Amino acid sequence: MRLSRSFIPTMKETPAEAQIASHRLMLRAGLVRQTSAGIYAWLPLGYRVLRNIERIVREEQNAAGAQEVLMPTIQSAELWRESGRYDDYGKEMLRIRDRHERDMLYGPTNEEVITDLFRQSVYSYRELPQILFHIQWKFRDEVRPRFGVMRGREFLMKDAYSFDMDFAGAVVSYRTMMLAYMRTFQRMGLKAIPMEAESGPIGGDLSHEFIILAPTGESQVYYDAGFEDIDWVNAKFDYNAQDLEAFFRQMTSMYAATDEKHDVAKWDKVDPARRREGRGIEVGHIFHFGTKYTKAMNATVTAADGKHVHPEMGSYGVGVSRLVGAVIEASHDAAGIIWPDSIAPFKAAILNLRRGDAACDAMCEALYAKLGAAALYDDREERAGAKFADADLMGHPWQIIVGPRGAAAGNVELKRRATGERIELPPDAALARIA
RNA sequence: CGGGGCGUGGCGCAGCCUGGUCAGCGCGCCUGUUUUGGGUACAGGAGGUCGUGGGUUCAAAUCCCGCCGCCCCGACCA
Repeated sequence: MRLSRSFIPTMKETPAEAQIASHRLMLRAGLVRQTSAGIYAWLPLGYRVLRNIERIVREEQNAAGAQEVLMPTIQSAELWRESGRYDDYGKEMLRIRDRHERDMLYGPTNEEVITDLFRQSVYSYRELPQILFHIQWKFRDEVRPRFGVMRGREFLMKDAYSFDMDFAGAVVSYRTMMLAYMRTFQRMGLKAIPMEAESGPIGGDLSHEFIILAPTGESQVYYDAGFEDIDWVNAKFDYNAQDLEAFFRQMTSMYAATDEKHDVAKWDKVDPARRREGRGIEVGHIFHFGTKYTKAMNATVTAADGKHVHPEMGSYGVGVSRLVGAVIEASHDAAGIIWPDSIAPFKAAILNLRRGDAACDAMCEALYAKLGAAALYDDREERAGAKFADADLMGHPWQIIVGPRGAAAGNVELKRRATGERIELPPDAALARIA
């Protein structure tokens, strides 16, 4: 994309409403614009990041054997009356009435709809287990939206739902999602730590929240350094019951807790050299809640012995839009965002420091032709300083800097955003380095 | 939901208390010159129902009331 033709409105100054780093940077770098309290429009740069995060989440869900569906945003109140949550959910649920005076709602979550779909279509134990997921917009009418997309009212969420014949099966599904999550977050360049959690209004008895480390996180966390060392993406765990048990044992053998559930006695037993404290942001939450919904909504399957049983369920959420803000909280500096390669909107920016200079123009056009959609070409009539500042602000992993001095010598300068390291080299060598 | 604050060109703000050349400043934007490796400098220019409705007054951005919107602190949450 040519920056001169793009809709990427960057700002030098920060709108007054933005308090935290990620919100300020998302506004300044032109990723989003607020349309009303807790509701945002995603602009090209931000939308690219959102889709990249979504893509990784989707790939890992598929790899874990979950199947993607897409459920509606608008739901019927009837289903929620069946589960008993229509009255329980309170004002956070946005209630709507259609032209026939039917009570509808904008879905804050999808347990009812998925359970309804399941009971309509699945009748036999032979069809279990099933894990279904979708990535869809949710609405929760938060009393106090804040922190930009991190606590919006409308947000994009991946939610998955598992159905198993019994508790043992449900545990396997639960661990499957847990492993998928560790891989998902790692691929986004995040250190995520699962912590035991209260299961809250969804109900249930087994629950973990996934906290990523960021200096500006909302809650204080305590954890074993072991979590930092494990490479989950390449770990030799497969999605079978044995591997998952080993994985889960390893996961739960290390101490991890938010300040709410912090157990000083247990903490004292952790090797002091391995104790880590920090701030964290919740980006995912998984629950096992058994037959709460299958019983309330009478979803049954026939077991091998001919009896009708209520399947065991779990639900598994990832805050996709929240992750955009969370990644920035975890990865930025005074100059701007520092995108991890895997989710960056563009792999590289090409900075033409002297538009109109034949050598610079030719070199930039050649680079742009080769990189194509992976590059944002800054061909604006701006001063070098403005281009540097905007490139740093937008956080592209690489900057290919083309100036008259280097161009005359046949070189460009390659800058790594994360480290600030710059080297001068020929264009092809720069492309090879990036690829 | 309790407490606090704010709405003035695209962004950041001043002006309000003490109504009357107060509609202004910086950034951004447009034009020209200049500069050319970290947001250059100079000159000229465009752009505002002062959130909104009502009231007080000879006169309201300024005072009073209602409404709407947004933000912050706390409790709650992917």
